[in-house]
Amino acid sequence: MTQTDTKTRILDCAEQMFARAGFHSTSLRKLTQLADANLASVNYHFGSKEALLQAVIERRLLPLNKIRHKKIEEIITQAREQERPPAAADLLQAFVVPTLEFRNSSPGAQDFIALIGRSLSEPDETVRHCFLSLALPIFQFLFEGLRQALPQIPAAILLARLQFIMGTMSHVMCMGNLNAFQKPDFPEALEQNVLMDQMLKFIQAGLEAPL
Amino acid sequence: MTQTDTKTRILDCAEQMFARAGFHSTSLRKLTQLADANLASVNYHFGSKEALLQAVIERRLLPLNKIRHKKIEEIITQAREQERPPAAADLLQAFVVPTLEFRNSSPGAQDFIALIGRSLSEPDETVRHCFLSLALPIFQFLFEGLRQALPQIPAAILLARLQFIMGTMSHVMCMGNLNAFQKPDFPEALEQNVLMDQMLKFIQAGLEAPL
DNA sequence: AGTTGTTTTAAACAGGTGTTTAAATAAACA
DNA sequence: TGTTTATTTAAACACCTGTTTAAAACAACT
Repeated sequence: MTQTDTKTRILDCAEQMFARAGFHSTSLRKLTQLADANLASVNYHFGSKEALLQAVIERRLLPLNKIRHKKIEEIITQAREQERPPAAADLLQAFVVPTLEFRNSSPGAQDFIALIGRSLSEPDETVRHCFLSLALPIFQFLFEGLRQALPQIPAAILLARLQFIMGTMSHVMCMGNLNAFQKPDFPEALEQNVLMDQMLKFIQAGLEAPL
Repeated sequence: MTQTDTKTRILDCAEQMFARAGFHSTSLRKLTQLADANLASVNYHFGSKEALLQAVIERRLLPLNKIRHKKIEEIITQAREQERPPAAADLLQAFVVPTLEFRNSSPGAQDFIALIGRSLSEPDETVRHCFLSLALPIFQFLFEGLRQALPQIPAAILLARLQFIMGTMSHVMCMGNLNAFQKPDFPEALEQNVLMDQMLKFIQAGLEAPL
């Protein structure tokens, strides 16, 4: 087989189009045309448009979540061995850095990160639920780690701060370095690495803000 | 006239449905049915569905932005009179607090805030551009104030931090106190006022994070 | 080569979309 | 009051949507 098979060709195009134009604004006709496949092939290979979205998200998110889980676990066990609570900054890095590395790993991954960045604030139940059901376990695991790291912060407040962090992250991830405020006299956008470094500093400071 | 006129009835329903289901997922047939108006009345009164969205956003955002502009201006002139730079925390409050007060002013306003909270990360050009064109001036004005407040922070980094803040805000504003992570053993969501207070502390700490 | 199972194809299906039209109604003003 | 403007209405327009069907093409294997 000289080229990629239909199923992954559809997955790749769906990832790109869902991320850039949105799930509902992407029609199966435009999608299959771009993927050089027949209209019916989506329903043949995936069952429905919604199931295609699920497949798009699962393909990348399951492996990514495994890495994030492992990294967080490492931080926690390492702290336990040294009989000290884990550092909040380390836990945040264990969650964020794999996401960024993954994002830079391929062009499709970048679209994917934008897609899940948007999923958190998606008005449509379909998309949001599809993403949340896969993302909840890792959020919970991170939260448990942060509880150990910052026991002086009440649980409800810590949870709120974790949500603020998710808001910042999802915003940065779907905007990328594409500056929304771009205006002639405005400073130029930061380089990708610097931007991510700044984001980490921002959310670390916010997480440990005085009560 | 015993009840509100058709035009504002359509605006009210559009605000609610655009916020809760999204712009593209809201059909004019469902919308006019809920508004107890004829299908053609949207095109008669507003010209098109897109122009209706514009009207929905303008109706609330123009007055809100006037208030925000005035509050920020007060902080700046007050600081100038005392021959000191404005405090970053004051500027942030001047921007955020009117938004929250406005949000609590009416049920429709709450939907509206969710709508513009989502607009920032909207995949569709139509919605995003419609919102951004109205919001950019106030963002710029706030940015100029923050430049005076925090001259030690390079402009590009300050701009990035302002974007992080917008990410946090827009996330909180479309989620409200509706906790996305809701799970049996998770702490209960904070009360609205407490949540907003925490958000302010979070973004203030992030804004002034060490370089 | 012939058969079996998988994949692709074009066409049709049933229903939804925003928008336009022209006639009917209501409101405003003389 | 009659006349003119503003609004409402039902119907049709042209097009797009996800999904299904049955026939065709391809693949693999005995």
